[in-house]
Formats: sequence, C-alpha cells, structure tokens
Amino acid sequence: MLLSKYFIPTIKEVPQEAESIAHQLMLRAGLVRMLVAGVYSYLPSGLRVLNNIQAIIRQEMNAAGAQELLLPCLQPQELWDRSGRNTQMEEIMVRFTDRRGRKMCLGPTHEEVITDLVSHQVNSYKQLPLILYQIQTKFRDEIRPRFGLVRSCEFIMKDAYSFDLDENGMELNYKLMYDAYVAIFKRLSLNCVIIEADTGVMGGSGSHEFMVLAESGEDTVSLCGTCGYATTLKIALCPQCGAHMHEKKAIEIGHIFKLGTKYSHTLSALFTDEKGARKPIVMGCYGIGVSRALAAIIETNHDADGIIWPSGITPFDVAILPLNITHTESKKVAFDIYRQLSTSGVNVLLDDRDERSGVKFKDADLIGIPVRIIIGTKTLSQNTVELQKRHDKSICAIPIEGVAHAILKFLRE
RNA sequence: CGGGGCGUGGCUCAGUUUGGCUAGAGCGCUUGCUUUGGGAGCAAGAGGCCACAGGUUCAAGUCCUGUCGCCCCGACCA
Repeated sequence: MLLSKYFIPTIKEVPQEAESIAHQLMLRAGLVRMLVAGVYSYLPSGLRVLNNIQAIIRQEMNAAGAQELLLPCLQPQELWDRSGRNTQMEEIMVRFTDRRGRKMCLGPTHEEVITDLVSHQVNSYKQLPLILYQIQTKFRDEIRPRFGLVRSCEFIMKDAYSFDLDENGMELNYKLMYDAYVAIFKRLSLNCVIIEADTGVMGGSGSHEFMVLAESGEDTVSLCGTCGYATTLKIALCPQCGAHMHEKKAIEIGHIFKLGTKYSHTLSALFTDEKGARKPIVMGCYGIGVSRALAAIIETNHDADGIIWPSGITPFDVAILPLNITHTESKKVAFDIYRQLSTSGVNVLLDDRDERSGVKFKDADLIGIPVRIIIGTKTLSQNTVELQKRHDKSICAIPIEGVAHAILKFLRE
C-alpha cells in the first residue's frame, strides 16, 4: 500500500474528545472516527486490525471444534418476551415497530435467537454436543458510552454457545472454551487476569471473567501479589494465602457462563434421550468483546510516540520510509524493496509522500508497524538501508540486496 | 437519569470575568520558491451564521432562558 493514496488520516495533536490513551491513539493513528457518542466507523487500517483479531479468534474457536454461523441482528421482541428478558433488558435494547406494526429490536446479545434456532433443529441426543459461534455486531443503548471502543452502543462481539446432554458435558465444553480463551488472549498479546464472577443478567450456575489490567478500565480488580489470586470483590487479605491485596483498574475482555437450562427451559429447547425422555438442553455461552479487544491491545501496547502493534495484529508487517522521495535513487530502492516484499506476500506500507523525514518518522511511530526500513541518502551511498524495530527503536544497517531476506527472517521470528 | 466540564475555520486553542470598531493565533489545506535523518522557512491565498433557537441592549462570541452535542464521575456490561 502506498501511503500517499491510503485513507489513514493521522492527527498530530491530542483530540479533545478523547481522554483515555487507547482512544486518543486510535483517533490519532487514523483507525476509527466517531459518528455520534458510542458509535464508530472503522477506517481501512482499523478494519485491517479488526480482521486480524477476528482471524485469530476464528482459528482458535474452530480448533476447539466450534462451528461458525451468523445470526440476525434484527429480532422480534416476542422472542424476548418468551425468555422473560424483554423487560429485564428494557433500558438497553434498541427497539422500534416495523411497518406491519410488529415490535422489533436490534440484538444486544443472541441467547434467545440461538436457543430458538437450536430448539427447532435439535431433537435427539444424537445431535449433541454442539458448539456454535458467530462474530456479530451488537446494539446496546448504553446509559453512558465511554472510552471510545471500550463501551460503545454498536460493537462487535464473538459469542459462542454450547449445547449438551447434561451438566457433565457442559462442564467439558466450558473447560474447552476456557482453554480456547486463554489461547486467544495469549495470541492477542493480552495479559489476562481470570476471575470467578457473578452471572448477573445472563443467569446460570458459574462464570469466569477475563480481565486486562489497564488504566482506562471500568472495573476494579483486587489482586494478590503473592499467589496471583484475583477477584472483583473489595477485600484486604487474600483468601488463598493471606497476603495483602492491591486494587487495579481492568477492562473486561471476555466472559463465559454456565447457563444450564435457563434458556432451553423457557424457549423449549428439548431433546429426546436414549430412553425416550424429553429433557432441556444444557447450555453455556462465551463472549469476547472484539472491538473492545482492539482498544485493550492498544492500551497495553504503546509508548509516548504511538502504538506498538503485536506482530499478529498489525495492519502492515513492514513500513518503508524513503526519507527523500524526490531523490531518484532513494525512490527506486524503496519501490524495488516494496515490490520484492509484496510479491513474497508481505503486507507493506510505503511512505511515498513528499514529506520531510521528521513527518515520516512521527507518523510511522504513531501508526506503530513493528519494523521499518529507512532509506536515506547517506546510508544509500554505502549501499545499505536501515532496519528499525518499533518497540525499542533499535537500528541495524543492512546491504540493499539483503533486505528482503532480513525482513522475511524477522517476520518468521 | 443525577453531578461536573466543555462547544469559536479541518485540528488544538485565545478572546467570554468587566458587552464596543473589520473575530484572532498556531498547526493543517492550496500555489510558488527555498529546504530535506525527527512534525521546515519565506511569500501569496482559501476557509467562520462564534453549537442551535429565542430574549435583553444603541450594540452580543461575550449577558439571560431554553434546546442539542461531546467529555468526565455514578448504576449497566463484552
């Protein structure tokens, strides 16, 4: 991609509308723009990052045996009346009446829809167990949207649902999803604290929250520095080892629930067991805030100059900075390297703008691509270019012919 | 919804306290010349219903009333 043609409006100054670091950097690096409070557009590089996060989630969910589907976000309120949550979720649901006079809503979550679907399609114990998931836009008329993507009214969630014959089966799938979440967050470079949590409005018998420690978090976590125990309860001494607890702010990035038969009971999702008895399906549900994960990744991967993308998530693998694009030789070398890497399947962003070096360095720092190739007239006269890593700004000189090889080697590490 | 802050060219803000001539700065944008290893210099230009509506006044960005929008603190949640 040529930066001169890329829609990535970067901002030099801190936008007034943003308070949290991640929100500021998302706006400054040209990843997102606000339409109204709690509603955001993803610009091309923001969408690239979002797609990368989703790819990781899909890989791990598929590896755990979950099957992807896509449920409608347009839903009849009648379904919510049946589950009993139409009044419970009253404040938060976006509702309206369609032209036929039917009361509709935009899905704030999908337990009702998936349970309804499964209730019609699953009748026998032979069809279980089953794990289904989707990556979908959710709509919640939040009382107070804040911190950009951390709490927004329209956001992207990965939600999975497990369906089992009995409690034991559900426990197994719950463990499977728990482990998948650990794997996902590790690959997203998100260091999670896992907490046994309240089931709240979702209902059910058990639940775990995956929390990322971050300044702009909305939740407070009490952490034991000695044994690692964590809880959302405000307690002074660790119940496991007796050491002192300290409080930290955190972003809830994932939440998993043992639902049991709450929804299968109210929505009549029954199956016939091997003895011919009709029983409610035992369910679990598993959510990840995908767009929120994007915010959390930035929150935990940045420095004073901008974002530092983890390798699996970065919108581009490599940035090429010809410091003087009007210098014929610099331009030629830059485009040669660009073509070599691109044909090797590397995502490259070439800063071909006629800007001064300072502007290019500042933007590159802000955008946060993990490696950059700096092409300057001085090093070029020695037949070398420089390879600089974003995270520690370390630089090494590389002969021009060896650049593609060096980059491919770096990317493999 | 309750409490607090804010709203002035694309962005960051000054000016509002104490009303007064033609509404400002820096950055960005356009054109030209010079420059080219960490957000350049000079010159010329474009761009504003001072959030919106009503009111007070000889006179309103500035005072009053209402509305809308954004941010922060609380209940809610991925």
